[in-house]
Amino acid sequence: MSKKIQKRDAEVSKALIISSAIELFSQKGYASTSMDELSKLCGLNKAMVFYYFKNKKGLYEAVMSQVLNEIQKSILKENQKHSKPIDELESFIYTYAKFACSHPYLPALLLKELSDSGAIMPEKLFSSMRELFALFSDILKRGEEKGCFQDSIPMVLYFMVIGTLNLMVTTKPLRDKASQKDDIVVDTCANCDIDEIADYIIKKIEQMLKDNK
Amino acid sequence: MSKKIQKRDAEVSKALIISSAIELFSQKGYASTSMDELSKLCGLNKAMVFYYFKNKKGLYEAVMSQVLNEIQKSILKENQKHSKPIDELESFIYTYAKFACSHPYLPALLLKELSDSGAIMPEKLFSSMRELFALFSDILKRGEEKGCFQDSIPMVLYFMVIGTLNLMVTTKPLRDKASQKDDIVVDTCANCDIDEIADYIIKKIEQMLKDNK
DNA sequence: TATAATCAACTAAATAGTTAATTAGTCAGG
DNA sequence: CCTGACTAATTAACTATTTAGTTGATTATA
Repeated sequence: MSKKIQKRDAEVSKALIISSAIELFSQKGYASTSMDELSKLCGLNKAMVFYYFKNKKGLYEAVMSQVLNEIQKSILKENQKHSKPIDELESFIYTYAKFACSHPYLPALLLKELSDSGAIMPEKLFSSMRELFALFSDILKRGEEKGCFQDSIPMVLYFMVIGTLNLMVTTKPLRDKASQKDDIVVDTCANCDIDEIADYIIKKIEQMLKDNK
Repeated sequence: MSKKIQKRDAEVSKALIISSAIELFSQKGYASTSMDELSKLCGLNKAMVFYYFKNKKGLYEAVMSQVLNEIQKSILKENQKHSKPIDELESFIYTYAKFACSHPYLPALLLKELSDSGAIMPEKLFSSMRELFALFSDILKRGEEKGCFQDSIPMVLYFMVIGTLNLMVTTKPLRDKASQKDDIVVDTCANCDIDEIADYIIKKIEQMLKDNK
């Protein structure tokens, strides 16, 4: 019953702005997103954006912080259900894959951010990213101590996992388009679903971590 | 001696514009690169850019086509020195790694392009990218036929290789910064050089392609 | 009635692209 | 070896549009 069909509500307005901003920033990037277009999309006056988020950069920070928090929470929650490093690793990869697929703005935003070395990266976002990597890194380290993983360079493996997943998501339209061409014949996995891909990555990462004798 | 200290030369001017454009596009992205800034950087009048490249998009196409051609030529040239799939695969990864490291604009431009699903991707660039992947894919296929590779999904493996290498290059400054922090302790490979990384990736990719029994 | 939320209308700067004039190089004919 | 005409390269100054951000008034609500 509460909240008689939303009239004036700061929280609702803020959320509206953020969700529209997620859409635009992830599709067009930071620079190509105009505050006029954003205000039209969310149906509020442009001044509201500056009223709540001070300026464009402030809005971007709010967007990134929300998006990173979402994925971090998802992964941490799933992680707590497991205790063996190998299960944790699988859970990490699988959860990230699922999330990235159902929230495709995440890979788009992350890759954009990483491709210009955090030119506009706010400190908070930087911390979140390090925390996420720290968890991954820790899983591998504990696995090595227990003897179930060998020869890991966490940073490289991390990029193998999230780099690949992010690219598989963001390039979906391109891969579809490529599969329809017949001048160069390649299998671009246009019909693979995310579960297959995640399973394959999990299998291969585990194979990499086995003793290579 | 020739060319008495370069005065009026279309080719020189075009090259000047392109190399400045590579710098700006790769650092700031397409949208954030202004033609005024570009003209200042290359020391030519802004109208020259439009005289030679018609418009901003035309310049971008010229830039991307040159960059993609460079890497393609490098890889093809090295590829021809080998005949066994395993050597070809190593050569592909190693050459890409070396090139990406010495021409860091390539990873930046590529990741930006892939992160928005080719929103501004010209047809020619799309072809080049498919050709490069086709070579990689073909190496794996021939390897499988000969029995030296097993269980490959070329698209995923391709992104594992170039995704990881591109990210290792573009995130260098971020990884350096992270390694100086001590609130969250992680090894970000801040001191790894590209050869180590390439060797590790080669080793791991080969391990993945071994029979998993 | 006080305050928080909303808006229309504005500003100043930056932007991609244009135009018309001006150079500099080339090359044929004297 | 000039000269002048032709062309290609270059320029300054301009336009029209878009941009982030502001302001001061106006609502709604508690």
